[in-house]
Amino acid sequence: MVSNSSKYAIKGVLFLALHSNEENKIAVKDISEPINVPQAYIAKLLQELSRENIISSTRGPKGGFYLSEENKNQPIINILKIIDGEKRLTSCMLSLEKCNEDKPCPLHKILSASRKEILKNFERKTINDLVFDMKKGNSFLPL
Amino acid sequence: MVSNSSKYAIKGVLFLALHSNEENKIAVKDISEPINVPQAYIAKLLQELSRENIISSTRGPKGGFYLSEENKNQPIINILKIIDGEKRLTSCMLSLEKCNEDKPCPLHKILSASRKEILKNFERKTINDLVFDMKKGNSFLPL
DNA sequence: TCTTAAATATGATTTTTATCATATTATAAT
DNA sequence: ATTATAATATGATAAAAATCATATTTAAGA
Repeated sequence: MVSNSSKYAIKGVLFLALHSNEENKIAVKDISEPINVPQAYIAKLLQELSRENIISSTRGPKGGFYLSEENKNQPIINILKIIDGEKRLTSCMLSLEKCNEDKPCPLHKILSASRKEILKNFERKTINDLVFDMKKGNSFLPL
Repeated sequence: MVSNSSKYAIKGVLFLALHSNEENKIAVKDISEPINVPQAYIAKLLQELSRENIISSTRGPKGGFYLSEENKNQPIINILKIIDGEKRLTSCMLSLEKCNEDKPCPLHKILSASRKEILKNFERKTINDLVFDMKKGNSFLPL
């Protein structure tokens, strides 16, 4: 449902959301360790997100990755859409092409309500929402 | 969350649940096509399930795989546990080792209710439950 | 304008997952 | 007993995902 890469990407973005801004960019080498993701790997993911304007970056000295206010007000799902693609999130639990509301597979009914709920949350929760949670001490980003 | 292999396994088991019983076993070669899974692949999966007594089998002429009544009364989760292992189903959405109810990761709260719901359904819905659904025409197993 | 520090682009390697192939073993029917 | 047909065990290959490496480009600061 959510790939490793997406998980890493979310960790990276949340780290940036907490510690960066327009005036305080962060280089890859300073991100990978605290979020416990190999440097070259998170680099690739952040580059991809940057290319798609999910996050911001500038190169050269004093450069790095950061999140603009606009970036922070995006829903989490934007990250997943870029890294995993739309399909992965919404496809049938049995991967049946023909499965849909009208002709549901046997697992569809059991799972669709919960899956919709998850989707809805990814769609409406913004990066900022999660940051608030963490700042209030309601959630944590260890390792 | 659920691997391809598990999806295939579920399809195979549901097919057996619909079309087999003690007196009417089904050979791998007659399963793979209707469920649209490569023969050698579904063979391996069914062998694994059989070894763990999730499904039944006998070899030799007139042999094949089938589901005993006992087999049919198992919850779906038994299949997932064997093929994917317990961890895959329950591990944190960000794969943080340290994430738990007391110290939840930022996604934990958003998702845990839905994930618990999914788990619960896998735990209580039996193979027979799904078969009933299909027989009543409420769900379908195409491809 | 030169140097340095950063992202970017690209592609190679490794690991995991998915897929395929086959020799062996068991069992029913002749 | 012999034969044919099925699962079983085992391992090989292929594809995809994860990970690593590096040459190129951009921008800041001296």
